[in-house]
Amino acid sequence: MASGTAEMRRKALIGAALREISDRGSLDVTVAQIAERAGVSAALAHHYFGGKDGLIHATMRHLLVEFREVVADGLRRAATPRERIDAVLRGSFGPEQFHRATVSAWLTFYALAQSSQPAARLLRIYHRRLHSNLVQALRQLVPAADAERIAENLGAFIDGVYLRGALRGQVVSRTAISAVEDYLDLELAGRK
Amino acid sequence: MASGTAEMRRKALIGAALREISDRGSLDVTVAQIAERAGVSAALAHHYFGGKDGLIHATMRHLLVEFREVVADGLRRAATPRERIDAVLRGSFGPEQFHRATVSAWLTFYALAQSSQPAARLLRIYHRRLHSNLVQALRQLVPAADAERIAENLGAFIDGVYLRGALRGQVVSRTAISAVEDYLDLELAGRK
DNA sequence: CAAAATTGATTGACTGATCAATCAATATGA
DNA sequence: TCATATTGATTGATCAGTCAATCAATTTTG
Repeated sequence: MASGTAEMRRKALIGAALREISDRGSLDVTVAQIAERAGVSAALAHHYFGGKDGLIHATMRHLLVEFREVVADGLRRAATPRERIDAVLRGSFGPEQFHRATVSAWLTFYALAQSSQPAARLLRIYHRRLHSNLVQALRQLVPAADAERIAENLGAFIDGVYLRGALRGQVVSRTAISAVEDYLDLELAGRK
Repeated sequence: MASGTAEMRRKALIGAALREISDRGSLDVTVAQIAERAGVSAALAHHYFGGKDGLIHATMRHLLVEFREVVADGLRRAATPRERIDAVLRGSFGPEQFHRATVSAWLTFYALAQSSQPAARLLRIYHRRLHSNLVQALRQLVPAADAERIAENLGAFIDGVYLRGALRGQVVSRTAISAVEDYLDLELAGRK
């Protein structure tokens, strides 16, 4: 077998890219810097990812995959609709999502999505998945139209909390998830 | 008098920077591109702003000033606490704020604030002002602790809606402001 | 008032630095 | 030995920033 070398290198480079982006707080990172962190030459990064764009894209993809897995994990454990929503929230606001490197990269990718079509596509996938997870659960609690609306609001709320956490350069506190849950309770209160 | 040439040039360059950032969707704009748009040489941009950073910073500042003026205008017209909150919301979600150029620049600045201390400082000013406007009004409607909490949530909500609008590359619809207002109504419902 | 001097605005040409990307050469392992 | 992994060196492009020179307007002076 072609050995796991290739996969190891890829992972190392993606991890290094993540840390480098986080440290510098922007996408103005050079392939050379990332490669040095990963302990390889810059040329190797090109070899494995075809170029800087490929490496950045793969890094973004990695973030998305991680997020999806955390949420999927939570959903598998959830029995009731409300538990499913909570699973999504816990996934969105889990400690992994608020590691400095992750949150910093995420925000940077938001900016990138404005100019990079592939980046925009990846973020659209994230949004759609988040939305559909929420809607699916909400539909069992409120009328369909409300489910759409509430899911949209929850998504915006989550993104906003993310943004503020990133700007303050600090991990978002536990009160953040409470805030979103309180909003949800507010929306659900008084119904059947 | 030295005529308003200097001020005119500054304004032209800031406007050009805004449009250029918006068109390219990122801060990867060259001084030469901006200057060409403004109809002057790149060297002149350096002359007036001391460098690229200065020009970008001035552009960001311009956005903030515009926003402050719109909100201040609305606040002047507001009589009741609720009207004051609505004024802030209308300012935050006014059509001017959602012109493609503005929203694009705003989002890009969010990313910039991670690596530029002056940029971060400007955004902190925006946040503080927004927060204090909201808290001031809310205090007259709910207990102080709740006022803080609700203002925080409203701020995150607003930022999140902004973010999503920017990512979709479209002007945020009127339903956006309704969504935030509905949340506010929800929080206020059932009180005195 | 007119010539001369001064100041500020503006530019084109240049430079030094930075990087992504390439490639030929070398090492490693099956 | 062949294929894959890996690198150092190099290239070509891109930019921000600098500078000396021009131009226009204003002020000073005789």
